[in-house]
Amino acid sequence: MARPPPSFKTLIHRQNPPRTIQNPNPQIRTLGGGSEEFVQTHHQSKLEGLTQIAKEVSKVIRTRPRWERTLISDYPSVNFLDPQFFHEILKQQNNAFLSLRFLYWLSSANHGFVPDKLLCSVIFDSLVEAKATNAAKSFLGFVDFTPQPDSLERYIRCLCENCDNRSIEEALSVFDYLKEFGFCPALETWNSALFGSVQAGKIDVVWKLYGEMMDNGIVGDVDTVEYLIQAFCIDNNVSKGYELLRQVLEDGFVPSNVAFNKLISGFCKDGKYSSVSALLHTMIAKNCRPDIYTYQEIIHNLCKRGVWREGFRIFNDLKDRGYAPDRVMYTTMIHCLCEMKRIGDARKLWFEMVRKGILPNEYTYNALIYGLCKVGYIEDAKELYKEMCCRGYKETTVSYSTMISGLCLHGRTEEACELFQEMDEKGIARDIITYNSMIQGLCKELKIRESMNLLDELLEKGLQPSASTYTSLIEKLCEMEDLDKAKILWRDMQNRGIEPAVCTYDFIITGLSNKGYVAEGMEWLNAMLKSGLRPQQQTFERLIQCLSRADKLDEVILVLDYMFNVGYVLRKSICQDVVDRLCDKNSLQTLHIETCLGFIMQKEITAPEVF
DNA sequence: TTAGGGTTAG
Repeated sequence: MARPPPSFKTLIHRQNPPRTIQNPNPQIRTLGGGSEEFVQTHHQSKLEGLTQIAKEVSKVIRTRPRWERTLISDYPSVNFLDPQFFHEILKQQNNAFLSLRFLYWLSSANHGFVPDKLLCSVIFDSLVEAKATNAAKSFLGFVDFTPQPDSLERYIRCLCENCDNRSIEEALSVFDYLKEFGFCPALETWNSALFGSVQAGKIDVVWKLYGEMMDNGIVGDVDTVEYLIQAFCIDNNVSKGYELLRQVLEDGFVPSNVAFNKLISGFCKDGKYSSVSALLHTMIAKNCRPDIYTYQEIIHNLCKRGVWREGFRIFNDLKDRGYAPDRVMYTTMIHCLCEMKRIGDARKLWFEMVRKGILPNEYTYNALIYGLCKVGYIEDAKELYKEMCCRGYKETTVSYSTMISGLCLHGRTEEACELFQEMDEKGIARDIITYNSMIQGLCKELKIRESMNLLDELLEKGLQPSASTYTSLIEKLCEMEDLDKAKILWRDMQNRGIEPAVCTYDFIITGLSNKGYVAEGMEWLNAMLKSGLRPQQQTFERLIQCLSRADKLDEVILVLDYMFNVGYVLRKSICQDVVDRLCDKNSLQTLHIETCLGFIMQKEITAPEVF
């Protein structure tokens, strides 16, 4: 994997060096030449005639839907295969798509037109200018033509603006093609490739590209720095990004708010609020006023970490200071209040937003629907869902999953099942969250077979299960003492490389204990502790109870020891149970019992009060 | 209206 560059000391120069690497590929260098010569060999009068007909034909192509069927019979005297005529059409049309359609028609088997390189070049450039990258790509596949490096650079930049993975892949492959032929793209193109890679989350590619930039003697600018800072943040290396920021600030360059906001967001995620504060001060000192995006990052992250009061305080404070929260900001705050079950406050914000003329969108609707479901106002949630649909917002995987999980949470599993079916009928994709919510709901009602069917179904569909997919299934199987099936699921999870939720161990240990398989329970407990996981107190207690009932006193002492080491204290009821059990034994074991009791008493005194 | 931000389980 490519590593981030070790130093940025010489990253920015005011003036970029000239592009010294020349294209050694004669094929690329000669493309597109000869147009002047071409034009000069024809008479002016012929040109005027062609122009007139091209005007008419262009109009036909523009306005008549099925012009392909009649064009030749309508203009029997026109030689459509004359390249010069096509050039005239291009001039008249000034529409890349129509020209391309005309070219495809002319080139089809019946007509057999072969466009010259100049024509290809004009069409390709106009497609790129119209940002029609898909058409440009299909055009390249259709003709035997390689655009000039400058055209390819524009194509790369256009592809990188698209921000989707396929475009970025294509851009990078064209980029590699240029480099292969020794052509060194301009800084603007390097930057757009960096931008595209950042957008696509391809951080390896960012470092690779940056390494190549340095190798080629290309010196970045403030945009380059911005993309590198973003790359560091995505790589969870926020402090390295901050270091880079400080370096360029020292050199007198100030990146845009985007870079600052990414760093702030990264520090918020890490809970490093002193760095957030320092960054806010730096922004103000550098005349970059923290904007709505800056505060939205802060509020969003505070709420995610459960510090909703502080988030709400900042939100209200911003309004007092004259910031106008927008729809996203309102949605973030409403969602956060919903998460905290502050449904009254969330509703107030909703109406405040509407009063200000900001219309809720699908995100806002889903956030409040989620909140209403969470507190059990299912009817209100349904009502709002209807309103959302009436307003023209489409039902989505998220909207359905929100309702399904809300219904399941409040025991209305049948209604959830109906919605689950409806999704299929309406062609709305179910994702792993939809399945997990439904599986949880069904498990709660002990409908294990239905849940297992859903697990099979999601696997068949090629969805990647998560730990939650298995958690409730294993929990219920253990509760129902079907330990064999629970263990099969456990192994299945492990084979798929899914890290089980910690509580899954607890369920299995408790299940084994309840079934009297205490030795195996001990094995699982040991495995759990060895992995540094913390069992729940009830897990220890249940195992201790079952061990003591099975007269396994040594193991009781061992588990008690583990439990105290983890930091739990022995509750009275369990203590009583164990002591009763010990005192029940015959006199031969008196000495041993005394030792045990002594051990318990001693630990009881020294164990920490609260954990 | 430069970019950059928001919704579903556990």
